[in-house]
Amino acid sequence: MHHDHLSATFAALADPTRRAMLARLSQGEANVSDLAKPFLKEMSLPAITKHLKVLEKAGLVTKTKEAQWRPCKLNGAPLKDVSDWMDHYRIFWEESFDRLGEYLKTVTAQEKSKGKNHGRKKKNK
Amino acid sequence: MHHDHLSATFAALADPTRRAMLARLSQGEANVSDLAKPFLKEMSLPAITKHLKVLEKAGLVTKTKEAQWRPCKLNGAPLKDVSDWMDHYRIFWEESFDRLGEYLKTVTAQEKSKGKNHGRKKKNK
DNA sequence: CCGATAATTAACTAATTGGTTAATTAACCA
DNA sequence: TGGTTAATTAACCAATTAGTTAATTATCGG
Repeated sequence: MHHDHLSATFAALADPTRRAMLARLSQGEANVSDLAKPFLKEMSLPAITKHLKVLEKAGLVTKTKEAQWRPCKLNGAPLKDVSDWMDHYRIFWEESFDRLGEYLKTVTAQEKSKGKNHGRKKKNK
Repeated sequence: MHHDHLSATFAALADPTRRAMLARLSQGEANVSDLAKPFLKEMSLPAITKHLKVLEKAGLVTKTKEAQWRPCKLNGAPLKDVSDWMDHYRIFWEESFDRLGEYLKTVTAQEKSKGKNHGRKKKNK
């Protein structure tokens, strides 16, 4: 399976059911059956248990024990890692395309000055 | 497979090889073999082609055509959607836990006033 | 045209994912 | 004790993923 935490987190988020469960948990604690309720027309309870397990393994949800219930709560910590990863790419959608072009020109210039010349960007047209 | 764009994006990001390819592309355009180079000890070129296809389908990479080369460039647009999704959860890692506790108390209060009482948070101990 | 380079496609495989139904565990309550 | 509720586990299945090797396509350059 995934070996790094970030991959596990992204994978956990790559499912609309799981994201909806997180959305529900962002409103406060909920039991497994509470989390399942909106989906029981589309899928079974064990399916929800499995989704929940994915979220738990990614560290996004913490499940505790109260009698026969399992109150779940959202843990945002792994999302901090995602956010930090995203920060490196923010310039690729936030900045104006002009400034992005400038930025790219400077880094590719550095690249060339390090002597790397494969890829052969000659643009002979 | 995935039906929504956000899931496809998260899934594309849930692999360290693909994230490394994006990191490389954040430095500027690169051909397929440029992107492959760091990984050719661990995997074959067709494997890279496949990873690239996942990134393309998620809209994160745009591949063009220049002679026998395929210059690829990073497209950050889908990451904007990820960032917007993340914004709803920022409070769960950014704020102090005290204020998070406050926030949670208010939303669960709203929840209760809407008459929802399943989950039975009685805390009889 | 030929040979080399760049990349993709085809065909196959093993492991993982996302779901199912049926059975099981565990706690409460009357 | 027995019934009910909450949730998990087991066993299974189909589809997807992530990789492989071998063959193919396409373009350049002499």
